[in-house]
Amino acid sequence: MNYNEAKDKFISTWGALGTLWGINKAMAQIHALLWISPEPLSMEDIMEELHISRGNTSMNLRQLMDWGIVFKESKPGERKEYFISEKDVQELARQVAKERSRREIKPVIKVLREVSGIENDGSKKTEELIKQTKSLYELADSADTMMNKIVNQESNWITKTLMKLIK
Amino acid sequence: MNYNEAKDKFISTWGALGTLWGINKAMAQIHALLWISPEPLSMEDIMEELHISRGNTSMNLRQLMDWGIVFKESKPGERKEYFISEKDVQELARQVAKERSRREIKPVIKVLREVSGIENDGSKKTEELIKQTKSLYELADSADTMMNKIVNQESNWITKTLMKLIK
DNA sequence: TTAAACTTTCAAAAATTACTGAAAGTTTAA
DNA sequence: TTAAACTTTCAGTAATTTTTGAAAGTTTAA
Repeated sequence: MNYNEAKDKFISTWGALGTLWGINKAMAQIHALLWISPEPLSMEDIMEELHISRGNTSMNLRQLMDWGIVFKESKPGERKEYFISEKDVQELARQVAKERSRREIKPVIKVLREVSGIENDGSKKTEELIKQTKSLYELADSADTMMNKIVNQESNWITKTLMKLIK
Repeated sequence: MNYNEAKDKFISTWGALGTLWGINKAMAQIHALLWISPEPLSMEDIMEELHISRGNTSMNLRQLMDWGIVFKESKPGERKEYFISEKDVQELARQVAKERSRREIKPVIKVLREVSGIENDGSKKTEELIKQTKSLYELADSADTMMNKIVNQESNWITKTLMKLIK
């Protein structure tokens, strides 16, 4: 496997994984491209490499910046804007954990708390609803708390912790 | 919030969360419905409750069974088949972790190993590709190893471990 | 100011994914 | 066997999501 084959394989695999986890393909592929690029890339560079339109590129770069894993960089004396990705894998994981928690997990936890907190009228179905949503609430809440730990610790906490668990 | 409001809120929230994480809405909603149902439900029951077609119900029940989180149950003397969900939240988490690892993470890890293992020709871009895919490989591999630990431990290991980490 | 160089927005089109419903398939009781 | 009761499959349709491309917007240098 030569450089180009490896690059294409990485980009398309990352895109496919993104899709499976609810992240759109172009966004994941732009991230993959920037992740392995030693130099900042312009919008043109990205459009050309991935064969996607200007609009698509612009929108997905915005999203990646909203997620806090891609940044703008302007080269002195140049009008054009360049983009670089967060390069530290730990920081990437922190950032993704932080955003998914904030956008997706926290709102669900809120609903689970509300739902599991309804008045128990003693009927079988109400009891089951309360019991089952409560157990989900407890799992989601501890998982989320762990995610926040990750987010707020120093950058290599994840690896250290995973290592501890694995041993 | 009364029982019906709570039930509907839980089902639609669970469906929306599924969508965000790459799981189709009907599948997530069927799971939610069975999760809080004290009795096994027939296909008719599910169709009626969620307003979805027979075909859709059948296909998504099959997927839930493939994931190992929903089971068939036949009542003695009845022709109809009934469905129940795994009720233990720990077992649910184990099963989901196991399946996502097997279907999605393991194949990606394989690609990351291949890609990061290409010959280093000394060029800047090749060095960056190798460095960055290797760091992703290491993260994914320890995360996956942890997932397997979860899968292979006794059922309440997750909570215990999360608790340990949180303190 | 102006205009060139660039980015963003968004309505329309394309692509993908999910859903339906009827036909085919299966199982079971008699 | 047969036929009723049920489930699965799948081609066609619908809904959703993604992508395009051109117009509008912004920034900067002169």
